[in-house]
Amino acid sequence: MRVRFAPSPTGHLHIGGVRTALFNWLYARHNNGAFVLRIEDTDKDRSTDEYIEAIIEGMKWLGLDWDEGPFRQTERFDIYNKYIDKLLEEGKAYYCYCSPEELEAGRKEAMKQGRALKYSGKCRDLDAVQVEATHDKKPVVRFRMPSEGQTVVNDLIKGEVVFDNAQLDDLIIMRSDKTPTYNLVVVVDDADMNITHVIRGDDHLNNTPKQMQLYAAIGYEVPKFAHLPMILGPDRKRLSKRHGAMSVDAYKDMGYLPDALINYLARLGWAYGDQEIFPRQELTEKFSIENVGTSAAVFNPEKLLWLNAQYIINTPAGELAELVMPFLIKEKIVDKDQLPDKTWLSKAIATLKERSKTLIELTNSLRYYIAEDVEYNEKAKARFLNHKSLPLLVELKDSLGTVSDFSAPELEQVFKAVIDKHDIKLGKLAQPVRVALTGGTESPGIFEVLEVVGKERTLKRLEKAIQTINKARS
RNA sequence: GGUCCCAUCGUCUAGUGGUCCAGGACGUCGGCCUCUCACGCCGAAAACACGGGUUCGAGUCCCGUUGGGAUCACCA
Repeated sequence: MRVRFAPSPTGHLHIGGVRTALFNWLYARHNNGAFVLRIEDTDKDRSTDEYIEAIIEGMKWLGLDWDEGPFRQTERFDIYNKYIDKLLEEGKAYYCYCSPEELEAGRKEAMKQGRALKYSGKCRDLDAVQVEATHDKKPVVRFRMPSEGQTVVNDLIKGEVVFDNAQLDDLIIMRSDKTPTYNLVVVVDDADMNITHVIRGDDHLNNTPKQMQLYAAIGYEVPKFAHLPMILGPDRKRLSKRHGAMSVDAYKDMGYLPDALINYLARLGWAYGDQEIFPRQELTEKFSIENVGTSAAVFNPEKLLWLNAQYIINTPAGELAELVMPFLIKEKIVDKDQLPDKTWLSKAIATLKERSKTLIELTNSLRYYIAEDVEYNEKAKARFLNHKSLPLLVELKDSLGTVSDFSAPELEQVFKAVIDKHDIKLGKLAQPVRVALTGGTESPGIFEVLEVVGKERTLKRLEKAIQTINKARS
């Protein structure tokens, strides 16, 4: 079997498009079929090379690899023209000389009268004399749709959907500038590329009977169709730019992992019992069209965030070190020419994994591990760096100065000695130290923090905290 | 407005006529763990849109109502 993803490069790759691409990809991988990438760029006014590049980059980042393409429809015009000529010759299509203004007026009138917004059929059967009278106009080509009977779509997801042919419009297959339109090229390409299963959003369901008539006119076998339910925004309207950052790039920049996004999108409209987390391998193994739901789904950012956190927890620290590097550089936490030691960075990340929901959060926490110095959060400083903690900090610093094995278990002993002596709880000591080391009141376990920061910088930061307190008192 | 699609907790969903006083997950609330924050664990509130059928029996099948969505371009 062969499937395809056919985006039009009129915008960035967005969440809805990714979901369509994903289901095609999963179907292909599950069935050992071919996944074709085709760029539908026949709208010259709105398509750009930048968007084509963005779509390709997005697909690569997501790991949705394709077997053929990317094909561009603008490079295949001669093929489409051949079919347009053939349809004209056989009388299955005709030239239409109506002006856009005229058509618009007809539509308004139809809307007013409560009829379907259909072409009047004015140019359907012009005779030679009438055509002669319009010689100075640039015509479009319309497809002659049957006006009687029914067209039945046997959809893999929606089931049997019946359309009265009288409802179908004589659609334009060639513009007045002689370029072909979507409804023709999609049919010609899917046929020419031997696509066996057309999996796409259900916003295309109404187009399907028209396209089936085109298949019949051209003489091709129709593929199987599967129309995926839409993804909606929180307002239950079709997902769009109005709903904020919805491009794949945006999620990449916000520190989401591709696998988390893939997992989330797969579960939107598809389920496998009670399972929530699907490693990619399992996804391709378990995916099936039969388990795709029929109703539209609201996009839920909170659940995606939770999934991303799960994926970060389950990703080895060494891999996260690679993934977080671009963020560290972008935030100027590290210098591109002076990268931190991989082993050390992995150790730092290991302490932070389970409290970072995104790579951005991880990046920000890493700041206090990597930087030479920390800045205090004002509230934290006021609460914990004061006369009460001063003697404790001084004593701890002195004790730590003599420790040779600066490891968490050893450090715990040092802390224990101090709190035992003063008969206080660990928190009384740990929080001031935490502020001194990280600048804030939230961090991994304090012994781990000390170990990662290392003896030299730990002592330096404790000294700075002590001086800060003394300065405030004088 | 015409046509088409859809309808289980706030959200994603399980459920394919009896095992459902409806299960899981996110979120919310409460608790445990605890050096903070998380993670983790335990618990709670929370749904079969409505009305008719069919059937011994309906969340599950049929019809209608209501509600939502999509589409009707010389866009794709």
